[in-house]
Amino acid sequence: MPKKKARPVRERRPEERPQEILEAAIAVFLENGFRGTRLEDVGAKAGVTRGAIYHYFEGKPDLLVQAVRSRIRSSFLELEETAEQERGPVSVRLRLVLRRTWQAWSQPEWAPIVRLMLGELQTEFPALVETWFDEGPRRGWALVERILEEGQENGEFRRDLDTRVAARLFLSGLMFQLLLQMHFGASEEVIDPERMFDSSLDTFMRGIQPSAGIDPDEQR
Amino acid sequence: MPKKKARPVRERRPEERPQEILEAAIAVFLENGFRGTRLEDVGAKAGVTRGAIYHYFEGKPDLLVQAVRSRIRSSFLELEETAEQERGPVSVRLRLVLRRTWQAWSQPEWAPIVRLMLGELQTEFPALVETWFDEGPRRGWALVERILEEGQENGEFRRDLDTRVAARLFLSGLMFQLLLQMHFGASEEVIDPERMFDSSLDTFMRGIQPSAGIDPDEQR
Amino acid sequence: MPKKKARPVRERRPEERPQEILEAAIAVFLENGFRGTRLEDVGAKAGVTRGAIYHYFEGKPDLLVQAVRSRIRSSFLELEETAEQERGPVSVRLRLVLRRTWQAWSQPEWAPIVRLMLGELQTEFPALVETWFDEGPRRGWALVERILEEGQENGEFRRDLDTRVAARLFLSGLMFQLLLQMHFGASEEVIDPERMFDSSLDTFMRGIQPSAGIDPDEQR
Amino acid sequence: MPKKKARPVRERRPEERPQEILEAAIAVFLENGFRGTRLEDVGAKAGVTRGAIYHYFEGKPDLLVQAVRSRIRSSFLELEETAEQERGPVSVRLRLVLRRTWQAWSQPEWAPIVRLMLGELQTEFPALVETWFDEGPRRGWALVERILEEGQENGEFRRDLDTRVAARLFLSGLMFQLLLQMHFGASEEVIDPERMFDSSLDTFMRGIQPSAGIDPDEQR
DNA sequence: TATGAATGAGGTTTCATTCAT
DNA sequence: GATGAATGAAACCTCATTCAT
Repeated sequence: MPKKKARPVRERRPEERPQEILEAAIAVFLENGFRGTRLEDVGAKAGVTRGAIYHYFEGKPDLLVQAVRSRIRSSFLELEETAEQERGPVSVRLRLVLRRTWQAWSQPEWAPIVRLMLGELQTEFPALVETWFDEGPRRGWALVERILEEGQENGEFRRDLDTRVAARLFLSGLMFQLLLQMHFGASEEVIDPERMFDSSLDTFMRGIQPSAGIDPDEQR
Repeated sequence: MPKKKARPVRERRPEERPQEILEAAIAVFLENGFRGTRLEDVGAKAGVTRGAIYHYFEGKPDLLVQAVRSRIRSSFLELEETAEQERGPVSVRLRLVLRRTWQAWSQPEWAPIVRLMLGELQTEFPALVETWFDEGPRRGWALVERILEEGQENGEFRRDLDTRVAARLFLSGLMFQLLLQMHFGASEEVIDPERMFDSSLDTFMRGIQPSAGIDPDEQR
Repeated sequence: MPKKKARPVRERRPEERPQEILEAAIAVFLENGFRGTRLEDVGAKAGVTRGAIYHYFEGKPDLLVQAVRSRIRSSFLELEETAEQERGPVSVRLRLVLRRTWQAWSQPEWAPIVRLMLGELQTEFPALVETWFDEGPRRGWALVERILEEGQENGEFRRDLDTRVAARLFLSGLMFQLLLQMHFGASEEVIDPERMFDSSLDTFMRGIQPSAGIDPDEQR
Repeated sequence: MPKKKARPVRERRPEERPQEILEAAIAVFLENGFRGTRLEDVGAKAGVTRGAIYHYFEGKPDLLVQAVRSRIRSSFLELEETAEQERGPVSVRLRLVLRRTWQAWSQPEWAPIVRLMLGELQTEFPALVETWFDEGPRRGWALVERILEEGQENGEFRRDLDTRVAARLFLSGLMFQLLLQMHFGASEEVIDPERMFDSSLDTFMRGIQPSAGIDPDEQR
């Protein structure tokens, strides 16, 4: 039997309602997944009842789409601009971009998002996931790829490097490690993020250097 | 007037049924996730009714656990033995192990499994996922890590390499790329797997080589 | 062509609903037992759908417990007070109490309740049945027993009477007769309740009188 | 998944099967009631599988009916004959009959039978219950009633006794007390059966005696 | 005769969605 | 705008019954 709850002494802010609901929604969706989320829970978290959600959203799917959309801000936009403007050695720009990316992905919200995207949403909302993917990972890869190409052109990186593959593989490695650490961190000794990034970057940079002494192109 | 129902041919095949149901179950679970799967569908795919499933399994969770368990075969066991016995340069063994791993992960079933594990099961069946993780990824990392250490000892790889990080990052990169290609392959030009692996391995091997001419330890 | 469904008039009556559902529930439970009752039927009787029941109750067991609880009013409380205050011969008080009890148990609802309690609920909800038993029969016995003891003390009833047994046996006789009459009344000539009570009481009163002339204690 | 059980090294006695199943059935029905009993359980108890039951019985209802029928032996038949033949004071015969009845009802199986009859079966198999009632309680009442009448005729019992009511009430009292003691015995100090019977009988006998000194008929 | 595999009806429960207030 | 009562469509699960072996 439902409890009569004392009316909360809470500020009513009708204008901010939709946003509050979206915040609550994304939080709950990230925690429980799409199917695992009950509108009831979203409402509770947002401080409203289920019914209220339907004032602002069409239904559960709509709520999800909007909630996710509100989070798809190309975090790379700013980064891309920074990278364009930065002068100096390409390798410096590369390091900068990679470090910033690593930091962004280290945010606590990030791993759950990836999980949600690659998990349930993949089959149920492919278009949404595609959008997220375009604005996020794909864009990151493209940015790094461009930088690598630049490095190739000015001789900082080896000519025979497959920039497309290299960019993707390295970023994927970082991404997936973060994902797994977040999931399985409890069951093994966590590697310090700094150590992981620095060490990985070191290996990567060595791997894309021109061959010592001899230009690889001339090797052919 | 058409017959209302074609009398279903009731077959008794107690030997095969459980396995058939398990096969059907894993297929449907991989496609729709745990919550998204209706026992009805599993039954339909296996050619039985819902009720029959309960003849062999306790319920939906049990079915899932058993279905997943039947797929957790440590594919690394054989690989570990191979790696132990193989003589010759460590780098050759490394390449062998990585290539085999890459091939295993390229199986069509693999990506959906990862998706399921990291998606819904993560929160609902953590123990199961943990088991899978121990038998799969974690084992792969450990194997590669050992090989890297061996290479360090005999001088094939640089001494200052953080083997733990290196093993994990490279394998994660491969893994995640496969995962993404499988999901988003349709929306972009797919990179040829061979090219991806070869190119990635090339960069990685370069990254772990001792510094040309100078012993890395002495550089510091 | 007739309308497929007459659009049900959806009424919101949160105040009355729970009680209505409880009423419907007890009626159906008494008729069909716990297992034999479908929530569907309870809903139908209360004029709501199954879902609505879950709005107010946890589930079938909860519904039962609440429904039964709402009926366990100690009808003896008032009777006990009356008995305490009444002055005059103990035998008068005894007759009063027994008659009132007989009347209470003659209510049409009473027999089905006993049936339900001693039937299914006994094994499935022992605590509930125990509560009912404590508030009903046990309390009745205790009251009568006290009165009998009083009568012994002032010499109205014989000293060697086993009050505990006497109280229980007589009340049980009345109770069971009512139960059986209600069940099997159709198949035999029903005994007029008045006649039954008066005659029974007469025999009982004679049975508890002191032996004529001689004090029973001294008879031994 | 069903366990393969080792074939029990049990004597196969096809001729006794039906009886074994009936024995098992009544035991389980008495414990769990009709709805609460699964054929599976009956089979297990009888040492056969569900399917086998259908070789001998039409279905669950039939099984119940047969099981109950096999238990409805008029235990009063013998008692009636004994009562007829017995010479001597009527009160002696009465005591004999009542004591025997009390003993029969004290058998552990008796209370569960009453519970089952008055519980679920009442509504689902009224005819069956009616039969049981005719062969049991009703017959007992009739027997005692006849004896009481005889006693009236020869002056042993008072003339104004309502024998019909008296017989029923006293037997009902005994019956219900046994039923309740069996159910609620755990939660209160049990009254010794001997004490209960003797004391009850004593009170009853006193209640049916002719009024001291004066013949009640002459009072009018 | 007996097994136990397989069916399918029926019941409980959950929850997105609607809608009277 | 907001509530939460009420609906109804699934989905899970149980188990009497059927029937191939």
